[in-house]
Amino acid sequence: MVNDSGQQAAGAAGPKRKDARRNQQILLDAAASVFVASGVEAPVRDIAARAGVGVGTIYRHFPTRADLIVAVYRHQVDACAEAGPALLASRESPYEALAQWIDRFVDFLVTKHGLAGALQSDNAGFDGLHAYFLDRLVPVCGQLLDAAADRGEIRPGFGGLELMRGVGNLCIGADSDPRYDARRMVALLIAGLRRT
Amino acid sequence: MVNDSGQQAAGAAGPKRKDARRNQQILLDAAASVFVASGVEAPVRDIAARAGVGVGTIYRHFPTRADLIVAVYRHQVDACAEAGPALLASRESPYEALAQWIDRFVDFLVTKHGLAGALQSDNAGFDGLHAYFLDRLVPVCGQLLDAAADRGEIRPGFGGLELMRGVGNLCIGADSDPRYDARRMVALLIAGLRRT
DNA sequence: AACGATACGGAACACTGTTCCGCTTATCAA
DNA sequence: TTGATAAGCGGAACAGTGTTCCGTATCGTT
Repeated sequence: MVNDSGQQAAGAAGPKRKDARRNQQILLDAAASVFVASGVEAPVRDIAARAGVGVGTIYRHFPTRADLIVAVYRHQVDACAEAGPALLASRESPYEALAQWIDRFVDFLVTKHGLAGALQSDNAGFDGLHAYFLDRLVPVCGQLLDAAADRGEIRPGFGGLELMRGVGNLCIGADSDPRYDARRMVALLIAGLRRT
Repeated sequence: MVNDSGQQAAGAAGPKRKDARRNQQILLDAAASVFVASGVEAPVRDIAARAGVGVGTIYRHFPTRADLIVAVYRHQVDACAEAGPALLASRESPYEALAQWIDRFVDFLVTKHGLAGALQSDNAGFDGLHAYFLDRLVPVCGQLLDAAADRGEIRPGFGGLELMRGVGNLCIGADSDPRYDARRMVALLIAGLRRT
C-alpha cells in the first residue's frame, strides 16, 4: 500500500506500450530538472510542460504528486538506507556510524530544494512521500540508534521515527535562508543524544 | 516595514468608524476560534463566515492572512518575549533560564495547531508572520544564549536566530502525530548546547 | 436631512492539484 | 496489410486556495 505507482520492483518492464514507457522516463527526467530548478513544490503543469506532455499523462503514470517525487528520489533514498548497515559494520563506534549516516541524510535533504518541507506528514497530499521515506529509513535509523544505545554511547529510549522526523524538520528551509544552518542544528541534536 | 497592519502601537483607537472597530474585534475573535478548531491554515472564507462578514472585510483590516495571525497571537508572543529577561533575572543559572524559556515557547507553538509550520520563512505569504515572531523573540533568545555562554554553561557561537528556527522547525507537526514528541526533540537540541 | 467619506459583501480573478473523457495510436490477430 | 481493440494521451473542466475590486450600504458630520 505504500507505493504501487509508476515504477515496479527491480527490473520489471513498466507499462505495456512503448510510448508509455518512453513517456514515463521523459516524465522522470523532466520532473528531476524542474525540481532542481524550482523545488519539489513546482506546479504539476510546469512539469508537464517541460516534458512536452499533458497533465493527464502525469497522473496516469503517477497517481499523485507524491508518487512522482518518490519515483524521482527512490534511488537516492534506497542508497541512503543501504548505507546504514554498511556504516555500522565499518566503524568502531555505532555512535560514529549514526552521526555519519545522519550527515548523509541531511546532505540529501538539504540539496533538494523544498523536499524536507514536503516530508511533513500533516502536509495533505504528500502522504505517500512521507510514507516511503519513513518506511525505508526509520528501520535503518532505529538499528543505528539501538546499536549505539547497546554500547552505552547514547541515552536509550529514542526511536528511529522521532529522530528521523526531528532531523527532517530541522532541514526545512535550510536553503532559502543562508542565516540558518541546518547541519549545525542537526549536529546539536545528535550531540544531545550522548550519554549525560 | 515589519508589520503595520490592523493593530497599532499600544492603546490607539484603531479604525475611525465604530462598525469598523467592532468588526475588527469580531474578526480577531472569530479567527482565534477557527484557529483552535481548524488550525492556522484554515481558509479565509471560513473565518469570514464564522465572523458573519465578507472576505473583503478581512482584507481591509488585515492585508494578508499572516497579518491576521500575527494580530491574534501578538499578545502571547509579546508575553513570551517579556518572560525572557524575567527568567534570566530569577534563576541562578542562565542555562536553566534558557531551557525554561524555550519550554515556554515550545508550549506556545505546540498548542497552536499548525502555527509552527506557518512560521517557515520559505512559506510564501507568511513573511509577515515570520518577521514578527523573529523580530520579537530572536533578541530575547540571543540574550539568554549569550548569558549562558558567558558563564561557560554552553558552547559559544550560537545565535538566537538559528536556535529559534531550529526549535520552531522541531515543533512542526507536533500535533497531528502522537508518535512524534517535539518537546523531547527540543530537549535533545538544548542538551546538545551544553559544553562538551 | 442630506451628503461625503468610509467600510462592507461577495463576485471575480489567478493559481493550485486532480479528474474526466473524446480522440489518437500502438499492438496484434486475421 | 489491414482492421479491431485496448491502452494511452491531451487538455478542458472541476474544486479548492488566497487575494482584488467595485457597486452598494452605512456612519458621522454638516
